[in-house]
Amino acid sequence: MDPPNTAHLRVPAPRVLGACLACGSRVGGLCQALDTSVLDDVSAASQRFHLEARRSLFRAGDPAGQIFFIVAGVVKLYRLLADGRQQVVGFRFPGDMLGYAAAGSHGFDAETLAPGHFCRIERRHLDALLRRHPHMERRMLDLCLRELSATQDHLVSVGRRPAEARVAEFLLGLHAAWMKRGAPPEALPMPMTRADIGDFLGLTLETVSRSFAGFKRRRLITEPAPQTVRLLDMAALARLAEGEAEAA
Amino acid sequence: MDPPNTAHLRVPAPRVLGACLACGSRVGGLCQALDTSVLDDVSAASQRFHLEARRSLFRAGDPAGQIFFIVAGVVKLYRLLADGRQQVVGFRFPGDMLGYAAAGSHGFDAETLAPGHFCRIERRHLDALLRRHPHMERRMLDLCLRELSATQDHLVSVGRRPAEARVAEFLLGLHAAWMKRGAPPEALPMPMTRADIGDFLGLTLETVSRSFAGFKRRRLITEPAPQTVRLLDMAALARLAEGEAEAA
DNA sequence: CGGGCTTTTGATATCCTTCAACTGTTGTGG
DNA sequence: CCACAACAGTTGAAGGATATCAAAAGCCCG
Repeated sequence: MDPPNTAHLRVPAPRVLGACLACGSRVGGLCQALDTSVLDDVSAASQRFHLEARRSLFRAGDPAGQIFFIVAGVVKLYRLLADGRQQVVGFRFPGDMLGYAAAGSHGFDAETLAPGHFCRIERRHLDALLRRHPHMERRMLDLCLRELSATQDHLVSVGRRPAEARVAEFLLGLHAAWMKRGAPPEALPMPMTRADIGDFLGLTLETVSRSFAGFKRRRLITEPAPQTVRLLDMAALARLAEGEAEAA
Repeated sequence: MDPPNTAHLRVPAPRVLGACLACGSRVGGLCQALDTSVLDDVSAASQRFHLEARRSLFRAGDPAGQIFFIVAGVVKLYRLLADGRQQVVGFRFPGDMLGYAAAGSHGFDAETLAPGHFCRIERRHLDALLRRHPHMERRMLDLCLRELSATQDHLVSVGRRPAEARVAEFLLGLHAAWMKRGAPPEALPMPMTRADIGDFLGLTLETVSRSFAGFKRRRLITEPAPQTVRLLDMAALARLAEGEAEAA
């Protein structure tokens, strides 16, 4: 039932101090700075669950009463436009945290792309936790600042670069995301459809498909299995992403 | 020497408890939750200065040793691309804070658009302050989350909307920014050039110019003075921004 | 085997960019 | 005081990158 590569959709074993006992997640890097007493705190308040592909975790406008962590799986974050089209603001991977919003309600929809395991904690519990462990609040701020920077990067890509450069950048980003999580470089899980990628990059699915076709023809990538890519020439992709014309 | 509308580029008098003594700024809303002892802390560590238009506050890659607050003036935040083009990630207005970066260095360039007054504080002083007043760290997080949400909005605009919709959205955003600061709706300061706006919206300056021309012809806006706009039909602009065709 | 979904590929359309010329304004130095 | 350079803005014409429309092929699953 699961795609063949589910194993890589799972977060690797925590490397630093210990895991969230309830869900086994590194909790978006948050846990790395925590001692076991804090982890007990988290574990006590959190609960694990499973979800199929293409299920909603939460919707834009929903009261942001819960925070989610990805144990295994990939999630698409997107905003719906009036005409039904969508803009994907980001993809999230194992270990990532979702749904911590400033106002009382979520600013975007979150939907699973691959079946996976998730961990849920009440917002009020997390907030209480943050009050009890001030250095965690610091970590949250750092996390948010990094996310802001990533979104700005994305904005540059969408705003100023030609189609192939955007697709190349997406592939390099996917690679980086999986490398950080210890997935094998020769088969990166890519559970998103061409339409998802197009909605992420501000392109149509046809343009994305043509870019992939071009990359495959030029031996920059292959798709060894469904929902799987391998980057054959990262240097060339990087040059493309920067907007340079190709040498060869 | 200053443009005629400098007064509106200044932050209104603080409404809540008191101002940063050194710079008179509300410090991006941060001060609103602070008692006077904290304000003294801020004031002691900060210093004020003046800058002409088109001067750099800091550059991408610079060590982020200082945080800035805008007392009066408008600032453009942008990333430079390899080919010299730029993507503006945002504009900042009186009362806003700039330059609080996650990593050690700034992620973008900051440049004044209008001459103005600014306030500078050492990063280490602000961090010390945050440690001493934990509820301020909370405020910083909220600020960052809001900025993230705004950047995602912007991404939707740049990624999925036609040119006129983006320009309309920019104008409405400008209006909202100034309303929050008590500027007169009949003459919104707009110190950015068509090129700046284009770099913000992912358009060329010509396309921006044509959109403005179209809006003026249709009596949606006027430019009563240089670097000044007035929105005549916000409802129509809002409809345009949403991507609907016009009724009339 | 058939239905639905994703992907691919082709032909055409269109929005926006690019290139170019011209205007208006501002500041400056003769 | 005016000529002139520099810059912001406007407008037009042409071309191109990407969207749109369309059809067919591949794939999964019932």
